[in-house]
Amino acid sequence: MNPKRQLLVDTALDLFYKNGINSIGINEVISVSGVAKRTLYAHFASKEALIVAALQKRHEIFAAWLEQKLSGSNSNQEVIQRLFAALASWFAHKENTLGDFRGCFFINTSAEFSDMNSEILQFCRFHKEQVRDIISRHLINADSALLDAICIMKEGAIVIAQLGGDGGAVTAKCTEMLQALES
Amino acid sequence: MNPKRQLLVDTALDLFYKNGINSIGINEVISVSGVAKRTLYAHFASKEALIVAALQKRHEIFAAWLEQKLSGSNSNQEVIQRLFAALASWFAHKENTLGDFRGCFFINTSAEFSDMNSEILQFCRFHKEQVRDIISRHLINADSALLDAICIMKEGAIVIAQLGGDGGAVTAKCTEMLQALES
DNA sequence: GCTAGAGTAGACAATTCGGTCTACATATGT
DNA sequence: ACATATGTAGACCGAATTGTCTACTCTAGC
Repeated sequence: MNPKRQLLVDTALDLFYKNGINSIGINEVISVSGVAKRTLYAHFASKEALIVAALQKRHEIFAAWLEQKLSGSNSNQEVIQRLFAALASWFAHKENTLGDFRGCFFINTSAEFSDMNSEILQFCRFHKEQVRDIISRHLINADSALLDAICIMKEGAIVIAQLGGDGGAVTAKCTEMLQALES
Repeated sequence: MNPKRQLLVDTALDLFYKNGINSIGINEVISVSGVAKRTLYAHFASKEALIVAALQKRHEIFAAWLEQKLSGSNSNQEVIQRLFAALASWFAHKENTLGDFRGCFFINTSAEFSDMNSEILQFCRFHKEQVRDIISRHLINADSALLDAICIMKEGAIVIAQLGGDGGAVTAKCTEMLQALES
C-alpha cells in the first residue's frame, strides 16, 4: 500500500535479519532507507511496532516460499524430499526470495527478547505454528508423528547450518532418515 | 582464582543468558554484581572479552553437566535415552546447574552477532563441536550417521522447547525415533 | 608502621539510543 | 487556486552506551 511504509519495513527486515534487531538502531533504518525519521514515526508508533511489521513481512515471504516449494507434491516422500532440498538451497544462499541465509529470523529474534508475553515473541510462536500447518496440509493422511519428526529435524538443520555446519550434508541426512521413517 | 573476576563472569553469564547479550549493558553487570567499573576493566579489556569469558564459563558448566548425565551408559540406546531425558529435565527448569531454560546460550548468542570471524562466534562453533565430541565418546562403535541424527534432533528439540513447544513431548519423540534408528 | 596491590565510588567523555518537534516542501483532489 | 495530506531535514531531549580517569580506602606482607 503506502510506498514509504513498505520501504521502511523492507529496509528494517533486511538490516534486522542480517545484523540482529538490537544491533540496528532506528537511525540506521532511516539513513539506509532514505526516509525521514518523522515519516517513520508517522507509520509506526515505536521501534517495537516496526519490528512486528518486519516479522510479519518475513512471515509472508517465508510462508509463500514454502507453500510454493511444497505445492504439487504427490506423496509424503516427495514432501520430505522437496522440503529439505529447499532448505539446502536456502542454506547455500541460492534462494533469492529469502535473502542470504543467516538462520531463522524468528529463532534469532526469540534470542534477543526475554518477555515471553511481548507481541514480538507471540508472533515468533505464531510463525512456527503456521509453518507447521503448511507442512501438515501437504502431507497425505497427516501423520502427527511424521509431522513432529519433520519439524524437529527442520529446526535442527537450520541451527546447525547457521553455526557453520555443512547444510547440504545435514539436509541429506534428514531426508534419508525421514523417508525411512515414512516407508 | 580471582574472586572478583569470577563474580563478574557469573553475573554477566546470568544476565546475558536471561536477557540476551545486547540487552545488557556493562553498567548493569557492575551494579548487579556490586563490583566497581574500574575493577571490571582491570580484568577485561572490553565488553567483548567479558562476553567470551561468559561463553567459556557456560561451556564448562554445560560440558560437565552433559558428561555427568551420559557417563556410565552401557549402550547407545541408553545414551539416547539419557541425553533426551536430561534435555527434557532442562526444558522443564529442573536442572539447577544450567539455570532456568531459555534456549541454548550459544545459539542465542549467534543470533546477536553477525561477524562470523569474531571470537564470539568462533567460540559458539567450538562449543557445538565439543558437545558433539562428548556425545560421540559415549557411543559404542560411534556410528557417524547416528551421531548426526542425535545432534540434529538435539538442536531441533532445544529450539522447539524455547519457542513454547512441549519440551517433554518433543524429547520423547526424539528418543523414540533415535532408538528405532539404532536397533 | 609502611608500602604496594587491589578495590571503591563516581565523574566524565564521546557516542548512540528511541522518540518528539518545528519549519518547510511537495503533491493531489476538488 | 486552495486545502489537506504526506513528505523532508534536522535540531533537540533525556537516557543509556562503552570506556577512561581521578582520588580515596582497605588489606596483607615485610
